[in-house]
Amino acid sequence: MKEIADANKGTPGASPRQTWKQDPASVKADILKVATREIASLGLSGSRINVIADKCKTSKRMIYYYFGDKEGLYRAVIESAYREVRDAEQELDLEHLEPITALETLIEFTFHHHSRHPDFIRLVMIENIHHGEFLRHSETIQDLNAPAINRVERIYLRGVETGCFRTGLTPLELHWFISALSFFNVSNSASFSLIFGDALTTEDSQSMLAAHAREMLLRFVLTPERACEYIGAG
Amino acid sequence: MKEIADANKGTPGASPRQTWKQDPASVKADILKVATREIASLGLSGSRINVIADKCKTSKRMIYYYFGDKEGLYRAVIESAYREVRDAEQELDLEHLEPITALETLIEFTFHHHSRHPDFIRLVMIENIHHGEFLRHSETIQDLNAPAINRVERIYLRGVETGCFRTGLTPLELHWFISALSFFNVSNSASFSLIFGDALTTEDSQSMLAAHAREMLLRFVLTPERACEYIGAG
Amino acid sequence: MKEIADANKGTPGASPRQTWKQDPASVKADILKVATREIASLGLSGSRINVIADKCKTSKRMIYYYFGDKEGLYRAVIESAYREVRDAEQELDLEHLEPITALETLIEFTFHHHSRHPDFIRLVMIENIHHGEFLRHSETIQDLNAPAINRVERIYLRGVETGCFRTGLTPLELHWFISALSFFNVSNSASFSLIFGDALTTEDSQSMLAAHAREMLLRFVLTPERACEYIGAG
Amino acid sequence: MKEIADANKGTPGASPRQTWKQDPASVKADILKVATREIASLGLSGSRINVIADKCKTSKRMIYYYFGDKEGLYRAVIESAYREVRDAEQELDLEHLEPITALETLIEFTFHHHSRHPDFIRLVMIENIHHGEFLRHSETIQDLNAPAINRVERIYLRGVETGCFRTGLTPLELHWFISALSFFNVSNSASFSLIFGDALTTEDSQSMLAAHAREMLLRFVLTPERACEYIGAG
DNA sequence: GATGAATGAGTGTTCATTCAT
DNA sequence: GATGAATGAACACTCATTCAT
Repeated sequence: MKEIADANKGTPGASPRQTWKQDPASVKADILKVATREIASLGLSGSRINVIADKCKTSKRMIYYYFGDKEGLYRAVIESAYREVRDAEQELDLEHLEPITALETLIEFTFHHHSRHPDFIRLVMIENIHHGEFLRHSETIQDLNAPAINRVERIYLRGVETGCFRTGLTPLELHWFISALSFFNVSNSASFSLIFGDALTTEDSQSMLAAHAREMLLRFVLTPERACEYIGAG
Repeated sequence: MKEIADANKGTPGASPRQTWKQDPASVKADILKVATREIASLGLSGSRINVIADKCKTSKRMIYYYFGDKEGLYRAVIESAYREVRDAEQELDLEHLEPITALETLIEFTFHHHSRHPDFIRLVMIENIHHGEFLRHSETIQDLNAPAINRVERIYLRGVETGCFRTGLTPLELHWFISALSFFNVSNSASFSLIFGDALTTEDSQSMLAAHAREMLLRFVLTPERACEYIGAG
Repeated sequence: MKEIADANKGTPGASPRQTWKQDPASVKADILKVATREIASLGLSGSRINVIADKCKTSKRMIYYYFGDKEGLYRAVIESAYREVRDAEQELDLEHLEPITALETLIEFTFHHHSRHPDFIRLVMIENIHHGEFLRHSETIQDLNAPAINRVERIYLRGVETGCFRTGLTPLELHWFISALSFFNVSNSASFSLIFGDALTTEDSQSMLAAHAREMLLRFVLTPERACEYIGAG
Repeated sequence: MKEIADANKGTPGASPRQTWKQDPASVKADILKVATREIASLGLSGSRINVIADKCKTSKRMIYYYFGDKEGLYRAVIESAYREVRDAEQELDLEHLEPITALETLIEFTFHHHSRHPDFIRLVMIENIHHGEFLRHSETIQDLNAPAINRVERIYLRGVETGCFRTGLTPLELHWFISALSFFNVSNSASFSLIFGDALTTEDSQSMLAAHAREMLLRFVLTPERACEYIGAG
């Protein structure tokens, strides 16, 4: 059975190596970038160290030099992917918005943010396929993701205080719902399209899905009074 | 880096082959069952033809005889998985229920049905990791899944007719939402738990997630009037 | 630093493979023979699977097919070497000789037998370099070598009974002395010659060493009376 | 197959290098000491330059700086090992002892000295595994070891002169016998124990072996008259 | 004198697959 | 229909060694 990659003969020394030195940090960063793309695209056992090296115009040996082994490279890839995505999320300033608007903004942002980062989604899928065994050994991953929950928590608590959000929900659950609706849209795009057609992949449909997800979550999280108001207004 | 699979040392003649003949159909079914488990657990490139043969107490040659190659085996596995899951869904008789109850029932059922079939979820994830390239070549997969949409459609149309469901939604979108909330719960269980803890994996939490997903979707799909009613009642 | 072997490019498929089939047993036996020579000559990490395959006119893959891995091959090599050497020793029929002659014969035989099987000696050295870690996992190695002790034991007991051998010695110790004097002659031949010259490697010197070893052991094992007699006669 | 050495993952900058300078001579001596231990324990191709550098808390580059290459390091190791062992032997003052006692003392000493320096024994084994190719290129090794023969020679000649030792033997042969009985005890300890049990490794047994080796050599080297006397007295 | 970065050439090993019977 | 033997092509990984500074 043929793997997905084709042109990966990995003929050593065949690539026109650059003679001027690069600074090590950029070499390492380059490997990480290419590896992210390769692993996200082909999976962990589908991606080839050879191919990654060739595409970096470096040698296999350097990958082992910087990352120890394939597993180390993968671990670096997934940690950097989480970091990058969470960093980008940090830029959202929701504190000055009123709770309802803040939550709406967060949902819309998460939906589109996920769809703009399919590689990250795929890496998370791959990690789940591997039963999370690599994430399990990362010591920074919880800290890295804590802000995601905190963000939801601050909005939710403010919403409860101001009487617009119902009580009894947890930030974790809210994050779960937001993630589910945003993640599935990317993770299952291929199978969903193949089975049920492309109707939901158009730009308009995607906007609609985002809007509906937002509306759905709002209708759910608002107090009965505010929900009815919101539904009437919406 | 060590793959998860192990027992494939090429020691010839080591497996205790049975001497009495088995009927071919059962051999084939057995291969399919074992392959499903192996591929779902280890992924496509992670699973080993060798291991599958050994666990079936048959020879590699038989797998090639019945399925052509690994890709053929995988295709058979994923089709059979879809078939099995959709068949089980068929048993749900929602026609005699009023639309709201029918939709609630469908959501609850889907949520729990997915969580009872993690192997199926994993196979769909694997297929999406592979960009759906194998599903693409299946001729029966659309037909196999059409009933899933039809079921939603019938409920939705009845609900619109009786005036309890808002207009403007498509069965496809509703199916998408139901799937998203049910699929993510299984597919991302490993990474979510590792990052955010186990709070949502307890039996109670799972029931709550199912109930909230149901409530959320209902609040979304009902007409404003019925929604307010539902919210007040809920 | 260059390993000892030179011409081991191991270009796969370059060797003119024979088209007519060989029976598997002979292929396996051939691998074993070549591997014995290679490992005895170059050590365990010095020998190359590639080279062994090429010299057998078979493929690396077949070695793994029959022996699992390099360690398995080495284990097979060392067990077969012990077996072969001990088998050859079995042919010695010492039972009908009187104890003194029997012991003399055994010593002379062992000395020359070891020097005719330098590969075996080297394999034992290699195994000792590896702290005996592979022998440790062999289940047959004790049984294989038990006859060596038994042979000494029978001679010694008969000698004690007939009053020509002193009491208080153990067959194990006698075997140890015989082995030491025979083994060192081969194992340390290279370093001894390089440091102290070739004086002891000539055929005459070797015969003398054997004779002296025989005499030394006899003088040691005989009762005082018989020893004095023997010394006078010798 | 896993080599014994492990900690040589190319993780750069991982070793906690000391910042204060060391004097070159001590660095070189340290490398030599560590390399001796590593090579004696793991063999020439089993030991890793990397590991040696790490255990010295220096860099690989320093090893190349001081010793040229791995072969140079090995040559230094084996020469230093011979030197150390022979130096220790020098402390034995046998000249003032009468020949018989002197020979007995030498034998006992050699037996125990060898067993106290297993690393040296192993290095000699390793060198013999390599057919003595490195010793061959050492220019000092003969000079280094000449005293060992001279020592035996002086004893033997004095013994012949005083009429207690038989004529017709060579110092080289005597050295050979003493070495054989002392060397084998260490070199083949692992395999011998595994095959025949631990009976000869206890402290008592070792003393007995030494005593018997001494007795055996004496019975051999004495003139018939003195031998019978010795045997009766012993 | 000393160091981090870099490297070519291998090394054992594994995989899905096919052949001959 | 069924089996043990055989296989090519690649795979992750490692080693001693050298370069540029």
